[in-house]
Amino acid sequence: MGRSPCCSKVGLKRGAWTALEDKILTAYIKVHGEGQWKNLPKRAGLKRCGKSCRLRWMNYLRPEIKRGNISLDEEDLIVRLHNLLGNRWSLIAGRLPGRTDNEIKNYWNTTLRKKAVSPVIYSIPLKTNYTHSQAKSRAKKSKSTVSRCAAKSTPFPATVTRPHVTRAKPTAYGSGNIVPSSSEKAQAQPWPNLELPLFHGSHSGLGEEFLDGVDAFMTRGDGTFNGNTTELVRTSEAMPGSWNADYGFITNGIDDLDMDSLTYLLDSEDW
DNA sequence: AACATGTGCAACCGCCGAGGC
DNA sequence: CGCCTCGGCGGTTGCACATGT
Repeated sequence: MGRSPCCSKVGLKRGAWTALEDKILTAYIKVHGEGQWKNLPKRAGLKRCGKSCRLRWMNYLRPEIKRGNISLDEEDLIVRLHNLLGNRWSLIAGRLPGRTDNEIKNYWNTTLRKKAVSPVIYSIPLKTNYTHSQAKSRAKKSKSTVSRCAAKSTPFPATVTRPHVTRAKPTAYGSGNIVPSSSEKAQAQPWPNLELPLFHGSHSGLGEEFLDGVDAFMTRGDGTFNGNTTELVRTSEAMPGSWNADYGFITNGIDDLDMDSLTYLLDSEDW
């Protein structure tokens, strides 16, 4: 799909797999096991390239693959892991039994990424004062734009700061000690200790956004702070490591966590 | 009913690292 | 050490279906 054939193997079939091809591939692997992907198509009698066979098996035919919707627990774990690992789908999939990297990647790109970037979108500086309803309308339009970007993988608009985690690819994993620095401990606090405005009045949900003409704010926590008063938090300050049920995990990246510490963290019971 | 737009996902591509020679 | 092959990975695409107008 999309691009020209990678290996110019004329005569090999491409596109969607048929039930018969699935049956042949499954039967072959049951007898001979995985591996030797290059030779597999020839031996199994499939007119496919080895890569295609491997992909089909890994992402669809393996018996241990779990079918059905991603549960809330799984979604929570994906978001947490993505916050730590970035787009390391295979590593993330490794923590979710029965889920494939492709499935998680698709789920992120179609469902979670929209949530993850939403607060940042609302932080676009405004030149005009907006009423609450105007603000919501504006936010809705922004969401629509990003939705399309996420679905089609087109570049984000220049005004959007995309959450980004850059990390060198590890070659091996070991165990180690994770000792949070004071800054990491501070990051671990759900809400940073900032001078923030308070919102007086009613609002419809947590994470609801307000725009005051300079900054964008979200309602903090569960929206029941101090009776009718709700603390607001600047969305532009991106509260690292905090979870918001409407928008997902809010991150500005945790680049100073090394892979050993990360491995230890992921292997601990806390996850 | 017809068309436009949005969404989900399977499958493809190119790149990269490991390992063999 | 350099080259080559293979497997694995993440990014990207197009199709099919759902939803909206």
